Amino acid sequence: MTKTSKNFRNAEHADFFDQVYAVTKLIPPGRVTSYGAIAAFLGSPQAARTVGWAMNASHLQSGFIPAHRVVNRNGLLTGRHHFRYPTLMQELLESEGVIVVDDQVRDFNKLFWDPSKELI
DNA sequence: TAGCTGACGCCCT
DNA sequence: CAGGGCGCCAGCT
Repeated sequence: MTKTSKNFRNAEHADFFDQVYAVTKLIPPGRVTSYGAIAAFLGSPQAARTVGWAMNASHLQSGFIPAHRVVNRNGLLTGRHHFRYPTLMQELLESEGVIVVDDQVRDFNKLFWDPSKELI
């Protein structure tokens, strides 16, 4: 009410962050998606950035949020510096069978999991 | 209180 | 083809 429209912040609708976390939890192991894809699924295509911000705070959540399965639209591990240590994101992905070369997910198009298409 | 700044992505020069 | 601007939501100064 000060600036941005926080009007959807009511009991019926969960916070944008909560919705982001809910979707992120649904990403199957060994698959990846993008910040933008999650934002688009939630109806705010331009809020991709905010999804990244949510991931930044994901470790504060009670449950486990597989933030490592969210990369940028080119399959780049842009968020790796925000893990406990920089290579952890890649290690987590590789533990699920995802190959990462030069901070880039191999076969990104094949492994891409689009909530807008998978979550019907 | 107002403004800045992100783990982004699209559009415009 | 590359570089810059802007929207989006939330938190920090």
